[in-house]
Amino acid sequence: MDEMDVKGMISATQSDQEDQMDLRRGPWTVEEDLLLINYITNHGEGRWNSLARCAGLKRTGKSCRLRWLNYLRPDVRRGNITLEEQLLILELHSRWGNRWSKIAQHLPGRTDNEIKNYWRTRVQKHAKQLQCDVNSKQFKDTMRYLWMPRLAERIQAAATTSGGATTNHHHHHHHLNNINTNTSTNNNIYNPDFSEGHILPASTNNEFSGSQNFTTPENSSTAASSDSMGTTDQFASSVSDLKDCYSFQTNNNNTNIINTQSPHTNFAESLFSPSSNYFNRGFELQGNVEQNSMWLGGGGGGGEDVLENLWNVEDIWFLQQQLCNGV
DNA sequence: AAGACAAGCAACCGCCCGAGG
DNA sequence: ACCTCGGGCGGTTGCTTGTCT
Repeated sequence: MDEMDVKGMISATQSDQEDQMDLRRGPWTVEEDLLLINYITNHGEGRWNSLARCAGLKRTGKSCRLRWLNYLRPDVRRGNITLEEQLLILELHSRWGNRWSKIAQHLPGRTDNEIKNYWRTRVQKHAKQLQCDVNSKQFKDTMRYLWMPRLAERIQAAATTSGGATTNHHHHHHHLNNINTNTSTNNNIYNPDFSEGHILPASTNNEFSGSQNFTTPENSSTAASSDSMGTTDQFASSVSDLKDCYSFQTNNNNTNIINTQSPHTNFAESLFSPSSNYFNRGFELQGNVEQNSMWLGGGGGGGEDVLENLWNVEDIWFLQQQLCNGV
């Protein structure tokens, strides 16, 4: 049986069922929501197909499950994705790629659907502005070495000004407000945990000694693997250019601070730990900032929310100041 | 004021996997 | 071994809302 046959059988079965059962589709009504909530409150979740029937809902089990998990569940968090959550999403996506449910496990109350939507709308928008593929090497590098440090800086700034609180307006169910604000040491080693890559930057005595040489969309190779950086080889390839100018070195000892944690350990703490500090790493770039500005500003735009858009004039100015001051 | 366009997001779709019969 | 079913996942669609002209 080939794939077409299977597809045909599936769609026919589904449509038959929906015709027979006169199943509803599309947006949920308040009445449907109440039916679902009441039923689950009294009987619990699971066995969604029979649940849908017993609850008197003319919906597929899948539809009920989705509605419950993504919207009606009492512990679901809604509203703006906080800076901390954005940073986590970027970090986790660099590790796992489009494993939305896995990423969502580290953002309590957030659904995979919401994170996926965030990625597709916000992150991919930036890639579009930069006229490069979201999976391209330079976009990933830019995320890691510019966007994420900037996010971390903003988080820390907010934490500092508010006495350790975060920018989140909602009640935190998780532990993201436990942020290490130590920015004074020179011994911080930026330790981006690229999946199994175990890539560490050069040690402190030679770090970032080369000329800053961000690749541009124009001179980039076709490096963009559509996969996330899941293997050492893939990552090694993806950092090859940066390696030349930043003296990257691979860590062959399998030393991996983040990976040694349990899946449910607070990931944010790792991001701000002394040994993996985005804030201290982010603006240690040296060299020709004009190149950087050109390509950061390439997307044009402007006038957008500062918190939402890395690639605005203010940020570039800030970056330039950091570089001029030799930070 | 209104139409066009873009962005955001809820919901759906197809596929896959594992459990149980 | 095979089939069915429940459930989960990532990708996609299309509606709603906001912004621009």
